[in-house]
Amino acid sequence: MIRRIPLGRVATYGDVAGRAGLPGRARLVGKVLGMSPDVSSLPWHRVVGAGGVLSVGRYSAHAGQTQRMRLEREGVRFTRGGRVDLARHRWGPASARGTRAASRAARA
DNA sequence: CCACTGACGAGTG
DNA sequence: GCACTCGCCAGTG
Repeated sequence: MIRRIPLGRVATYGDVAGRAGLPGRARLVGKVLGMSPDVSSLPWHRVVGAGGVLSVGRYSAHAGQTQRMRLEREGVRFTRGGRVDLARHRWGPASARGTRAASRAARA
C-alpha cells in the first residue's frame, strides 16, 4: 500500500492500515516499517501520523530530517507547527483539489 | 499466563 | 499546545 502512495501525496498510518484491510491497526504499520530490513525500497517518508505529524523522530532523529527534506522536495506544504498540510496532500478523496466537493471534504 | 512495548489514534481536561 | 487515559494487537521475554 505504501508503494502506491503517489509522489507529492501522504497517507497516515491509519489510512495505510485501513486501505490494507486492517482498520484500527495503525500501530502495526509503524511496527512493520521499523522492523522492515529493506525500507529503502519504498516511499516510507509519505507515511505520517494523524493530523500530519511526522512521528518518525522517535525512531530516528536523523530519519525525521530526511523525511521532511524528501517531502518538501516533492512539493509538500507544511504548516507552522511543522506538520504536513493534510487538506492538500492527503492521499484520498479529500486530495482532489480545486472542486467544491473537495473543499468541503477537506474541511470535514 | 502475565507484563511490557511500540515510526499509532481518538478523546478529555 | 500539553498531559493523560484508553483502545489497539503482534511480538518478546
